[in-house]
Amino acid sequence: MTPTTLRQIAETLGISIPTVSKALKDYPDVSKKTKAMVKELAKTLNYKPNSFAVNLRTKESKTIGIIIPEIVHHFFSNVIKGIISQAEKKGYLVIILQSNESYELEKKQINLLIDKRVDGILISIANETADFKHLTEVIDQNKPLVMFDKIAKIVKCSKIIIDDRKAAYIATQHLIDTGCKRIAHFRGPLLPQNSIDRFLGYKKALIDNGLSYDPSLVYICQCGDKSFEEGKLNATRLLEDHKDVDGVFINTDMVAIGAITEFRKRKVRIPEDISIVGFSNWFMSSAITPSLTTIDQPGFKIGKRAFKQLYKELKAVKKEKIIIPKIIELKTNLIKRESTKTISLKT
Amino acid sequence: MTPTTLRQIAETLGISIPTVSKALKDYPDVSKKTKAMVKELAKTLNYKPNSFAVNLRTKESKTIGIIIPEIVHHFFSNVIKGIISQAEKKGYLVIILQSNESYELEKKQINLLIDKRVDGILISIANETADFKHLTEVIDQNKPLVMFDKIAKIVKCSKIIIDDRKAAYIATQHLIDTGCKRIAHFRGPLLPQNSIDRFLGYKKALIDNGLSYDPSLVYICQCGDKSFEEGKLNATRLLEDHKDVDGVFINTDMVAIGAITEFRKRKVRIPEDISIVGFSNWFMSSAITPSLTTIDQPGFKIGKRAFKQLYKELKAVKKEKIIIPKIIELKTNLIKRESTKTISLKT
DNA sequence: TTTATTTTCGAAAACGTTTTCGAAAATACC
DNA sequence: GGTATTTTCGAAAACGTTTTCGAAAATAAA
Repeated sequence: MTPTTLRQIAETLGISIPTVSKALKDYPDVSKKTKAMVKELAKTLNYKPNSFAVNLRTKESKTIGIIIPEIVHHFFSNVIKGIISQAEKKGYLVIILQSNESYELEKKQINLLIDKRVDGILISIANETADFKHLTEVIDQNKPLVMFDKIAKIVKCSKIIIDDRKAAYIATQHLIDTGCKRIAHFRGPLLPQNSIDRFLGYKKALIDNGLSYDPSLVYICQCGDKSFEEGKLNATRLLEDHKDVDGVFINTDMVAIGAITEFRKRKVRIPEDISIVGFSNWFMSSAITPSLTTIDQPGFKIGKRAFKQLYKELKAVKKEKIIIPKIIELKTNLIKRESTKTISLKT
Repeated sequence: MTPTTLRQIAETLGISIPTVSKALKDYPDVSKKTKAMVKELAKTLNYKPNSFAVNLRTKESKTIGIIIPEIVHHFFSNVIKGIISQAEKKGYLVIILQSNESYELEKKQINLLIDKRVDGILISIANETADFKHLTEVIDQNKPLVMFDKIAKIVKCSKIIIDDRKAAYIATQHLIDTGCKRIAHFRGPLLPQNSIDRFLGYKKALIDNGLSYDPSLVYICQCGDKSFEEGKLNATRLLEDHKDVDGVFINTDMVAIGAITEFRKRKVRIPEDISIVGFSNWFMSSAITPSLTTIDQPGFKIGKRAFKQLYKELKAVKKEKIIIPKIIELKTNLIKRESTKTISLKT
């Protein structure tokens, strides 16, 4: 009934526990005969090392923790998938926690993971989080911490990011290149770096192209579960406030899809009257009519790279080497679809 | 640098390790004075019990495992969210694995979790899984196992389910009640019980209402990442094969939304020409035009109940009581929206 | 056969906690 | 003051593994 232990194997075989342990792990100082003997019995008794004991002895759990703001989210669930897929290859299990965009919860969860003595932590921080002591403490304990997507620039750790500003710039430039003269922006919340950067990219593209930046053309959305509604609402407001707008760069695809829905309802033609570019390349973007031009944000790849980096650092710590934080920037792509005009060839 | 241990506290205070341990856990056989002393020092040294040692000693890890077929999935990510929310309240952490609908992977992952000695396992089985030895072995080891959504009736463990057959019956009945005479069905894959049950509910509703069941009206989809495309494809085929169909009951919202998109493109009016009922109540269902009548499948609640049941069983095992498997059936609701006609009041 | 070398093994310590149980110390009772 | 009771403590064992290191056994060299 109770799981087999080394002791049981040792006793039935009349040898010592260390020998059994070493036999199973192919130590060179065990004869082939005993190795064979031990391995066979281990197999028939279905021996599995007690991971609790192994953890205690080796001081590692082969487990990492992830904290993300929200699980029910296409981008984040893709990141998780990327992380898990990679972790599995290296024999790591993954504990997932969700901060609900709450700083307090995030702090509590960091402590939970530390208490559980996970080997490392991956985190995408909450919008609310402005104080980073809970994170620097992790680093000070020499426990690998890697941030992804929603990062804090000030924290000295590795980060997997995309260049939000550049991507936003490219998105806006595309609108300009396809003939838009007056471009609005539905931005995300004020705090997180992502939405700030996307906003800045938008602004810079305008200015670089000699278009004036008009703050009244910038609308804010929370980009939470009400994203779709926010898109509709902002679209409505935009039509009321600014009849002359002919392009919108939108912080998130889901908001963009809401906006498209509203525009179509109001008989605004896309892209003839208004062109739209989204952000994230949610799978519905290619499904709707018109399909949405957007920036592809590679969630799965971000997850994979995040784990890979963490893994490197786990190994470094094991060898008592110091960790050199690394900023890894993944490429994004502009995916041109039907919600923007095609560029006329310049002859 | 290294974490504080009981020994360190004991030595600096000149008392024994057990006393420190007991003081921190408020055992009655420790004087108030020493308790205060110990607790204070523990706090200043930021003592955190080494969970590896605790696990070894108590034989439990306060960790559970979940295996689901796919993480990037609105329903499942909601279930996960429900599980985690509940687990957190009871001090349990959650390890997540994804089987990719593969039986082999699922088996491997069950073993992984057992090897890690999680306290219990929650699982929604892969479509492929037809042999359940890996699951019964878990139960035989007296480790709590709770299945949800995609279950195996034959395995003797607790299950959190909805009545797919009944829900499908109600969905189909709604089509009939609103005037549909010839109703098609886009079903899911052949193996999983869910899609079988939904199909059976559909069929029974037809027969109970004196409508003939016509196998050629049943189309199969895989309901994977290509769901949207499958919906469009099946819609196209349906229009080609059967001009007289006036209602469709569809296995999954995402497929239904694909179908709606295709129907609209082909100027088929919904619900005037064809009424549609989906399944799952994905959040986009209320967003699209026309909004989709569907069956609400309460993912978050399923997750919560699944953990609650597992928790009960964890406690039972601890008290060496036997586990009595429980089948918990959660209610589903028909959510009437624009994709079906309103019922004319019968005078 | 003796000595030197290699092979094979196991005793012991360690990881950090929890719990039982007996003993010592302190207090209460007479 | 002596006995009985309560309070407070710590020794010891246990959880199951890993690793170091010295010793014994087997083999090789002389």
